[in-house]
Amino acid sequence: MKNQLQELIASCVERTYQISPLVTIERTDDNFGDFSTNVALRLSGELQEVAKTIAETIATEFNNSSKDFVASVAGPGFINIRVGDSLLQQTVSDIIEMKENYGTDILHSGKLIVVEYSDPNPFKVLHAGHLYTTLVGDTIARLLEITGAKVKRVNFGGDVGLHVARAMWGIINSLEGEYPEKLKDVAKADRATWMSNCYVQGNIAYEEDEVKKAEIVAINKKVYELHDTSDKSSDFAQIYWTCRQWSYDGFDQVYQALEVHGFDTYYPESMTVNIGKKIVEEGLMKGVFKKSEGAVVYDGEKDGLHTRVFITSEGLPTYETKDLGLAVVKWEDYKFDLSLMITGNDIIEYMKVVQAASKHFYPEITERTKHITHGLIKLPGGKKMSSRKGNVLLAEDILSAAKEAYNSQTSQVDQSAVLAAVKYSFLKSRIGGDIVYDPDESVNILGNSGPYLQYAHARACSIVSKAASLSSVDYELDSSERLLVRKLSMYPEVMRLAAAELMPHHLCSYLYELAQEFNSFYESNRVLGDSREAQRLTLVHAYTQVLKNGLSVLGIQAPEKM
RNA sequence: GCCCUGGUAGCUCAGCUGGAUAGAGCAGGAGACUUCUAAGCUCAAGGUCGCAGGUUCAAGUCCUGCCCGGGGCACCA
Repeated sequence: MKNQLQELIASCVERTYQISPLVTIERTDDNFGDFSTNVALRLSGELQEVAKTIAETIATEFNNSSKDFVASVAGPGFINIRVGDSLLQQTVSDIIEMKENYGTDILHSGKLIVVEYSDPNPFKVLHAGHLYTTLVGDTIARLLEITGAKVKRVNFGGDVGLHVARAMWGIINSLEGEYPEKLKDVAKADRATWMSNCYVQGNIAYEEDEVKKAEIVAINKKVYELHDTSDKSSDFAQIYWTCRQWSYDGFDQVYQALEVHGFDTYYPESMTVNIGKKIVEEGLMKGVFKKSEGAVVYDGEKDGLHTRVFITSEGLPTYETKDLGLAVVKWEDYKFDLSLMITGNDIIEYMKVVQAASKHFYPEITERTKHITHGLIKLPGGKKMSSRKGNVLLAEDILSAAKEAYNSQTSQVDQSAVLAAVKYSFLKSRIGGDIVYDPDESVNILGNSGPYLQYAHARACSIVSKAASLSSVDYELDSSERLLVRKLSMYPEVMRLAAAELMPHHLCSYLYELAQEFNSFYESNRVLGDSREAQRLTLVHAYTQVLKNGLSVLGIQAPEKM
């Protein structure tokens, strides 16, 4: 509708003034109309004419040529446009039938997009940051899909490297030697906790004991060798592969519990490391990389970036090199139109260096790659949330805090509402900056929360379920009906905006406003038994569909009863 | 020191490519209701948009400088 209007106005301007300026259409306050445009104000300088006069000329021309819209002039020269009721109703029925394609023509139609997110490291637990990335990535992937893209979800994790060595040290220490058969003694349910405890042990050993540190460094090399020689049978290898698998299984369990979409591909670093190394070695000869203090580095300073190490003086590749290899692997697997990586904002500068280096070898891949970042999760008032695993905030800490808060506020146990609370509170803020997660606020049914939206959906469903039948009747809209329809008609615009900017919070804001609009309607208008029942039922039905649809993009269930 | 981020109501946040009176929720205040889910609704109160300049018919939004918070600056990921 917005696009249609834009073209109409543009053609009016062209007819009257023989110029084709950029026409922008905005949603406007209901007191003014449904849409407004400031073309007249912008043209006033160029045309040497008072803006208001221009606005009136355009508005008159517009009204003569359009039946579905009515334009009027206000203020210094705004043109306000009101949409005719029948068109408005048509829009809503289009949304219900999913005819409106959310602007796929200009967005992602036919594109193959690879989205990388979550990225937990095997041998370690998921912390709060992983939870955040997972939920953001899950939603962005769905936004892309709904605007026409074919999406591949990929997950990248470090199954080699110092953190693995620390964990392996702890594991072997707990097993009192390289005895893979002893792993049977660890109960299935305890695996994640056990491994994370081993990691903590290894961590302490590395920090506090020089001898143990040396052992861990040796293990680090051993893990790389194990991959290079495809060792699956040695005692050390058996322990490694078994525990690595335990990690992946554990992650899958968390994803299932979170009700997020599964991943198409799981890229372990061991798969990308040699490819990355090859590139770096080649680059060293070409002069893209250089030797410095025994290490191979990329000098980013000439591009205003940092200098970073790609291969250490020990000869081991760093994360930089693995990421370089990952880009190639993704490309070979998918030949994508666009590749998104969603991570925390602490690696912005790091990623710029990797991208700068990558550009020397694969400019076409680099151009299609985009790094999206989010901030950290903080707790309100700087207070510490107790964690069993030390000072890091874990994903499970967040979930259990939400569960507890929900339970104490409602004295109910409702996993769907708890998930809704967590997801919505993470997604409602613009991604990029840090967010403050307050478990009490997230489950607060009284406010701008996931459970509020679920409830808003359920009570509308209750009306529909009590109705004898649904039949579409077009009366003229009364004022409160019109407000609801007007809000509903914005759905495609919001979806398009959120998908174009890759910003889920736009959708959150909209759904909340929509629910408020409905609740307000609900309070002052009877549906069942009213003389306008048929008309209103259609609207309520449309509302439940839009809300349910929007929530599903956010990964939130819309139960019909609560 | 350099680079990236952010600074909007007591708290947590929106504010789309500059537009008409800066919007929500929470907390605190007031109210309506014999009715389809009150986990709701209505009203009032709450703001030098970090500070100072500049550009513009118009600046929370763009430019410059400064102040404050967070992050990053080579062998960690």
